[in-house]
Amino acid sequence: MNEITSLERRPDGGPGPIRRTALHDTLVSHLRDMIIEGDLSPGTRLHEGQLGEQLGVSRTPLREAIKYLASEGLVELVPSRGAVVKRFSAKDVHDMLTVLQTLEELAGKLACEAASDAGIAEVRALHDEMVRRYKAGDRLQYYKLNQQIHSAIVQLAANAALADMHGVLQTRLKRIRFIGHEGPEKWAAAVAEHEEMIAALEARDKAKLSEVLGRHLMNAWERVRDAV
Amino acid sequence: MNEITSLERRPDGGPGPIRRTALHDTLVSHLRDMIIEGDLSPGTRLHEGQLGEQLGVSRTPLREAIKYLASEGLVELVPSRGAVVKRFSAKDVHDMLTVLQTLEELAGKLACEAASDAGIAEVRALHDEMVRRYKAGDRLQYYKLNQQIHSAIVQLAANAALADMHGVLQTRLKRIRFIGHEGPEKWAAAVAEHEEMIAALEARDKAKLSEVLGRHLMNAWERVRDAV
DNA sequence: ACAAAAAATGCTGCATACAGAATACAAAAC
DNA sequence: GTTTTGTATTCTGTATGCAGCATTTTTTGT
Repeated sequence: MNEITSLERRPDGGPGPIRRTALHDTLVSHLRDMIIEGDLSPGTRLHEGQLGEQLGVSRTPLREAIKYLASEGLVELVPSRGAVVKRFSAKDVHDMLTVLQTLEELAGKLACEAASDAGIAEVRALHDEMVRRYKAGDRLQYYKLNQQIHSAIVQLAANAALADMHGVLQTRLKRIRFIGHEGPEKWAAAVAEHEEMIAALEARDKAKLSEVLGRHLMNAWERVRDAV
Repeated sequence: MNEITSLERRPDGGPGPIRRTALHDTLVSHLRDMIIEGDLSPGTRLHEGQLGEQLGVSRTPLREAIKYLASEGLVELVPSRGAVVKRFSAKDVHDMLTVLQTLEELAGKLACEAASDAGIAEVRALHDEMVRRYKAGDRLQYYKLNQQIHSAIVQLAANAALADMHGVLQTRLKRIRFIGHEGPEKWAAAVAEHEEMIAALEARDKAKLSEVLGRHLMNAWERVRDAV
């Protein structure tokens, strides 16, 4: 099952305009997932002919999707030689985490100012669910909820540009963090940090939330530095 | 003269491989400039047929360039209805400046740590040249050098991800800042801030440089807030 | 047998062609 | 006069074809 169809996702059957997704759009998501999940590993060349045939799509929308991903920084365009999946060095990852840290600190500050109580409650709900997954040892769901929480806090900051930049970096790092399988004690520490985060958010304690978010990401680096 | 050729820019005539730029790449730069300089104003639809004919290019590379710019956030893709130049609200601009401020503060810190003396000297040279243009009343060159200085400081930070994010936001804002024609006294204040920046950089005073860069951008907002 | 040149293959880059959707316009009905 | 419906045109979305560059294989000369 590797065929692509633009009708794949049907939104809720309720009224309102039905989504008409274009093929190149669908391809962007699909290729992004393939890169993140390692189906396309760093350094892999994206053969237009072969890849297109594999996905059941012609070269035109495929090329458009690749250009989009190039601007996102997931692939690299080599003139006259096509596109390859970008490879990140340890320094690259460290650089990204440094920026991400700064952005999340900002997000924490803004979120404390701008978030609605309902919004904070939603983050709390995500957190509780994540803790449940943690206790159940469900690593995949834990990671996904983890990402969602960070994204949710950024959303609470109500700053579109911040959300954009954060999203780009988070996407680039997903491939890496997926690999970061820390041991049980580090994992427990990460969960504890999350608990602190939520508490600070609920107290709307800017300084504290900022500090915890920053510390959390520096620790993330400690956890993955060898894996890169 | 609106024709596009991929041979338009010939790098320094010295030996070495001659640049073979792809048409879609050239188009990205060209369209970006057109948007920044207002040839394509916000809300304008990018008609593929018309625009392609005007530039002497077929639709295929044009579409690829548009997808790239969409990922950069300069244009918006409306399914089945093409692309339009993105329109920024006052809040959007404020949001971008907020993030840009945070990024430049970070850049200042990192630059003080990582920059070489030669690198700092280059920024000083740019600054002196900018002051010269200021005194000559050459607004356009002043603006260009201004941007270059900010970019140069970010470069000194030696953080690729930071440079990426900063570049995206700076590009998005270029269109706005181009409009921001402040009065003589504000202009003088901006130049004075720049002088402070360079001094702090030469002293490698992290805290000071960060502070000035942050203040500088907040003032930039004061200068353009009415123009948006 | 080895190296250099030449041919051949495969892939990218661009243009064009075709199908389907959206919009604009016009005619008809209320 | 206003609204609605059918039709025509225009533009987007996708596929395909062709030319040029890169790379690999073969051939030729020493």
